Amino acid sequence: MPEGPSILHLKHQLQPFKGKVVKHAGGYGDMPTEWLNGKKLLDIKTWGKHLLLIFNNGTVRVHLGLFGDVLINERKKVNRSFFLEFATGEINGYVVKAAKLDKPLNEIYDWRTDILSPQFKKAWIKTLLKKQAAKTIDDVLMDQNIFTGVGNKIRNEALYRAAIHPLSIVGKIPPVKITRLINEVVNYARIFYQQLEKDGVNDFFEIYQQNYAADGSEVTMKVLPKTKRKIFFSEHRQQLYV
DNA sequence: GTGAATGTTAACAG
DNA sequence: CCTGTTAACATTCA
Repeated sequence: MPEGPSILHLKHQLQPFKGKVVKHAGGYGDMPTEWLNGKKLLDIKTWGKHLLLIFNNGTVRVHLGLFGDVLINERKKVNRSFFLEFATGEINGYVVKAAKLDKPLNEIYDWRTDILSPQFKKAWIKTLLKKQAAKTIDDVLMDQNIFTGVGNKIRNEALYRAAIHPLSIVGKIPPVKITRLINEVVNYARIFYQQLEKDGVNDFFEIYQQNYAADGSEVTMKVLPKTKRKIFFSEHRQQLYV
């Protein structure tokens, strides 16, 4: 379920619980949950793929990983890894990882890198990219401290739309194309989010898991050696900078 | 039954 | 100690 837009969508769906008091918190996860009982959910924020549930005595960071799911007022047969039950309604996390954060959020998170935050700052990303000149762009796009919220779908779609080959070396890509890439990342993340809000699904791909790209060119699929993740690209359209 | 999938991190090897 | 690779995750879908 999770890439940045999915988490933002989840935050939107959880709005009815804002200001409500937790009757009972629990789950089989490592995090203790007693400190949540009787507490009011003050606010809900996101930082990329992190869902942040804010209370006056701490914040719960929920991460969905690859298999995680959060259901609202619904349950599955399997046990919940983390849940919050309210007087009316409940939030049920399956295979999610919850952790308690005690420090002020501004000391932990920098929203300038969050591709879906109003505080997202293109110029700051360009500054960060200078230190990544020797790496390949596909790796850097998945770095959550630089492109916070980008997942494999957004990575593939943004590279295709910006016409950059995924194995290009960051330092060799012309600045104009880097700018275009950052724009496409944000642009596709918004498409992703709007589709979720409208239909509840995200299936609008120009290249990801396609045989032919939107422009009709043939798609090449490659499994990355380190991460074992799949990248999809068009040799015809995407320029390789090495 | 099998394989693959939107992710991260602990554990391990070298 | 640093760096890279693997396994694991109370899953789910085709």
